[in-house]
Formats: sequence, structure tokens, C-alpha cells
Amino acid sequence: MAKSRTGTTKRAALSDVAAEAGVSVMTVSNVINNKEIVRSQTRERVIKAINKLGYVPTQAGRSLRTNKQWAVGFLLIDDNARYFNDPLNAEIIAGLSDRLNRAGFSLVVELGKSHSLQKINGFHRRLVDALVILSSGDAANIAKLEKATANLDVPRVFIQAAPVSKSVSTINLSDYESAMLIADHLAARGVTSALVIDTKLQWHAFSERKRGLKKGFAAISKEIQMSTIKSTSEGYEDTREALELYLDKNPTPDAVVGLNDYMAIAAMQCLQERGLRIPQDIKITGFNSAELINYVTPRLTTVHGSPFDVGAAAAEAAINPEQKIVNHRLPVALVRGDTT
Amino acid sequence: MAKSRTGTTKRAALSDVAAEAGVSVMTVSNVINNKEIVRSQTRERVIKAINKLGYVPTQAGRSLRTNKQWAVGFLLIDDNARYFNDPLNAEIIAGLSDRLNRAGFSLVVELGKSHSLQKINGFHRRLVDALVILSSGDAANIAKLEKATANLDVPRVFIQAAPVSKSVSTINLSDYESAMLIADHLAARGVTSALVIDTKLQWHAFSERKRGLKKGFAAISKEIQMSTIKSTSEGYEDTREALELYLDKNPTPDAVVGLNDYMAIAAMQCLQERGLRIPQDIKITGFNSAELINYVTPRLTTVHGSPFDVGAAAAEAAINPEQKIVNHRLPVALVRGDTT
DNA sequence: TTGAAAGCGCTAACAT
DNA sequence: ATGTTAGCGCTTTCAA
Repeated sequence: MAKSRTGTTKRAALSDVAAEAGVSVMTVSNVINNKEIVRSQTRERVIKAINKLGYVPTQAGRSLRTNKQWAVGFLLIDDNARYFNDPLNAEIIAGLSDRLNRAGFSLVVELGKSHSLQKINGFHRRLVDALVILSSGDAANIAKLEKATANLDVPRVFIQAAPVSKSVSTINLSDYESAMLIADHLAARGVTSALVIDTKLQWHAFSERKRGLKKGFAAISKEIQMSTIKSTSEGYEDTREALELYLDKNPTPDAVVGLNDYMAIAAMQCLQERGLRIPQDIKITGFNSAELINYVTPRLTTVHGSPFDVGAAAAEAAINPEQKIVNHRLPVALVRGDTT
Repeated sequence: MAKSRTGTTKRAALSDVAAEAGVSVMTVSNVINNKEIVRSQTRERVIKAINKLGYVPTQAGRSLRTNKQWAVGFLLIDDNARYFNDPLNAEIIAGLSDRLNRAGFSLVVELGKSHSLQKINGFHRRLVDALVILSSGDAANIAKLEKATANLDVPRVFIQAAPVSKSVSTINLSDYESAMLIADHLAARGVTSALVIDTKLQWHAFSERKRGLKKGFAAISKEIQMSTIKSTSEGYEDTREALELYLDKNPTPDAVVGLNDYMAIAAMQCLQERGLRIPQDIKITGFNSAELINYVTPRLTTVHGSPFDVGAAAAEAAINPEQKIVNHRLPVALVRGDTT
């Protein structure tokens, strides 16, 4: 085997293996790539040489020749500095990785804030065959990202974003529909006034959920009141603060709807401390079934979609050979807990 | 600009830019790489040509020539199928990505189970300059991984693992010391019997924590009793089940120590439901300060280390130019909550 | 079934 | 300051 890279001996290349096995480089290449064409006797000689020299193929050589990187980039842009910390994002990555690895692709991950886009080295060097993008921010932010990545001339898939251009694919959970499920459920439980906790951050998913709630309530009865407050962030303290402020000045609503589970649970604790019984005095729902809900009592009513499947679908769209543009909306289901 | 890849025109290469700008390829290369040597007038002509052709450099060509990939691989092996789902892992990745991106490196992520190691394409094709590895499992499992990656002949950094070989670096949180902090704290609060909730899975961090607890308690007093139970997994239900089983047959201890926060919080709910007051009747501590603790009342006493810093330190070790082998143990601090 | 030659896009080394 | 040449390791193409 070639000496360690700290030594002087360089790594074995195809030609070294060929020389060692007494065959041509093409034969070695064919063995590496499992081409059936090689005689089994020859193949064995080659494999022996490979092991002896500790040969490992070099992706760069292959990529240069074939113009295929066998890699997909994942761009996670979050100006809210939570970066990767959301378990949803983590599950999306798991889905991406799983699907890509099955297909023989590598996953190149880049986390950052949008202002650091200039510095994204790999993606600006044709390191990847396709790009999957998940970004915080409003539609304008997404549009900016779309422009910034257009010149890479690779298929792009946006996750949890409105179709921003005809030349990119999108993968979304059915946020609008999930909100209708919540609205239906609350109405069926007798709710006539609901307080929605939004954030000042403009996420596509959040606005879809608000749209669905409005539509859902309106479709059932004009009597149902819906108010909205905006927390500075979706963090625990900010959410509680925003809610306290509202409750101090307004009549207590029948239900509180957090636009995600984190805010819903923060709200729940706040309401409990104010002596309200859940669900008798007030009902609570969230969105997006965070793992957190398993650890909190009472169990939160929420809607569940699979971020893993979102990742897998994004991977699929990124590497599909015809490069078809898709706009998928993945299914969600109501998860009835004890807070409604 | 070159037509889309679905078209017939191929992407612009360095030579195309050179022709367009009326300079040699080396001049273009020097511009791309910000070499000061180029006259600003020439540079501008080149940049104009780059923009006109929509030129994007190809990493493969550069890598092939320079034998440097500007990429670090992250191998996350978890046979427990939680994969990426642990927020700790996510934070580690954030730290890795942050540090690597600053240094101009890409991060190639591979998630999987250990039996799928054979199929790890990228890392077996010299796609990366170094490898960072985080694996579940006991020491034997880690050793296997060490062997499986040795032939890649790149620097390797193991996270949360005992130094498995002189040729790899390790980055750990100070789990042993953190357990001593917990032991000291509990003893100071008058605890004389503690129940430790472990899992059947053999994590290096967990065994370090157990070792620290034992040592910590023993150093204070021979009177302190320490018992251990093993939950099937660190999940909510498994943990509760294991604890119930113990409590039904044994006197209630003064304190319960979960080997991580998830188990501690599952235990807390279980104990509360049995009517025990926390911390008056029984005290609880966890390890590793999960975000979860912000959402649960009362606030858990735990120890806090920074997984982000672990990731950053691993990145640092992976790309440090002298390829020095390091074995770092990052600091932790006790976070006093309301459960002790 | 195997081999020889060319060249993918880039940069180190050298030449001007 | 800019240009020329060679070659990194691989696979496509064509020849034997």
C-alpha cells in the first residue's frame, strides 16, 4: 500500500494498479465499475493488485471526464441564527441523505446566512449536480436566492417555498390543508374565538397556515373570531411575552393556535401558569409535530407531516434523470392530543 | 452565457473565457484565484468575459491538478435509527459547517448505519481531504470504523469517542468531569442514594458519565448509594417503563440521574405522576442540556457543553495543515435548575 | 475480452 | 505581467 500522505510515496492511481496486475488501465477501470465484460480470472488479479496497493479511486478524475459529480448540494439559509438547530431541518437532511446515498450520490451541506451567499465555495465551483435549498425569510428572500443560484445551471429544488420560478422544483408539506384540518377540528370542539401566534419572521409555511386557518374558519361559520399576534421569534421567552401582553388586554379566547409546536407549548405553559385548565378553559393546537410534544403534558394536538419524506422527495426531484420540474405538496394528518 | 445543460451548448471552460477576453488561460486562472499579479485592466477584461459567458469554475479540474478537494466528510453512524434526529448532532454539524466554510471547505455529510459502510461512495472515492466521524455503539464498533476508514489515508477525527488509535484525533466533551460536577452538586444537596438511568446502548459518553458519577460520589462519602437501571432505549416510553419497574420493587431513591436530559425528563414526568414532589421528595438531574429543558417545568438541573464547539473543534482538527493528532476534551458547566 | 490514445478543466513550473 | 506546456486520474472511443 502507498505510504501515508505525510510520507513521500504518492497514492496509487489506476495506472499503478494496472502495472501491478499486468493489465491495461481500462481493465482496471472496468473492474472498478463492475463492468461484466472482464474475465473473472483477470478481475481477481486486478482486485488483488487493488488491495495490495490500497488503491482508492479519485472522484475528481472521474468527474472531470464524465462531467458528473455524483453529489447534491443542500443549502440551508437561516438568517434567524437557529441554523441547523431545528429538528425538522435535521430530519429533512436525514431524508435527503438516505435517498441520495441509495442512488450513489453524496450530500454536500452548506449552512449559512443569506448575506454569506457570496462565499459559498463548493456550489460556485460545480461541485454538485443539483441543489436543494431551504431558506428562511419571505418570498423576496427566496427570489433572491433563486437568482443567486441560477447561473450554476444545475437543477434546483426549493423546500417549503412557493414556486418561485418555472425553472425550479418545489417540495412542500400541505400547510394550507393542515391548517384547514386544525380549523375544522377546533370548530367541531365548539371553539368560536381563536388566537393565532405568528412570528415577525415571514416564513412561507407560516403564511400558508394562516391562510388555511382563515379559510377553514370562514368556511364553517362567520361567527368564529380569529385574532393574530406576532412573537418576536418562535423562541420560548418571546412567545410567552407576546402572549402575556395580549392576554392582559383582551378577553381570553377559546383556543390558541401556535403556528408551530414550539410556540404552542410555550403558550401552553403560560396559560397553565395563569390558572387556565386545558382543554376545559382553553384549547391549544400547534403545527408540525415536534418530538418535543412527547415530553410535555398534556399531549398537544397538532398536525403531522414527515420532514424525512420532504427530504427524500427533494432528493428525488434533484436527481431525477429527466430533470422534470415538480411542485409536490406532501400529505399531513391531524394528531389528536389532550389539549383540545 | 452557455445554454442550459438541457441544451446542446456545453458550459464555458477556462479556455473559453480566455478566448473571449483575448488572454491566456493562466491569466484567467490567476483572476479566478485572486492572484494579485494580474494588472487591474486585464482583470476587468477577464471578469467581463466571465460574466458574459456565465463561467463557473469546475472543482474537479482543480482538485485533479492540486490533489486537494477542499472538502471534509462527516460520517454519522447511528445504528439506533435515530440518525440525525438528535439536536446535539445537528448542532455539531452547525459547528462543523461554520468552521469549514470560513476556511473555504465544503462539508460532505453521510448518515447511515454501520452495516451500510461498504456503500459509502464519496468517502471511498477520495472526495474529501479529511473525515470527521461520530458513531453510536461501543468501543468495538468504533474500532471497526477506524479500520474501515484507515485505507482512505486521510486525517480522521472521532467525536465523542475514546482515543482509538494513535493515528486519529478525538474531540470529546468532558463527560467524566461533568459527572463529577453532578455528583458534587447532589451530595451537597444532601442526597445519599441515587438511581442512574442508563441505556442498553453502549455510548462512550454514557460510560464516561457513569465513571464520573461513581468516582464523584465515592470521593465524597462511602455512604452514598448508587444504583443503575438500563432502559431499552433513551426514548420516552422505554425510559418510563424501566423506571416504573424499578420503583415498584425498590425504595424510592433521593435522586434520579438520567444519563441525558431526555431520559431525565421522561423520569421526571413519571415521578410527578406518582405524586412525588420535585425537588422536595426526589431530585433529578440530566446531562447535556437539551433545548427541551426550556419547555419543561420545573427546569432541569443538568450540565451544559457546547456541541457547536465540538463540531468547530473537529473541523479545526480535520483541516489543520500540520495534521497534528489532537485529543481535546471541551469544557462543561453545571446548569442549576429547579429539580435539585 | 483487452488495450491504446485522447482529452475532460485546471494549475504548477517554466518561459517570455 | 502574461503565455506555453505538461499532466493530475479517469473514462470514452476506437482498435486489436
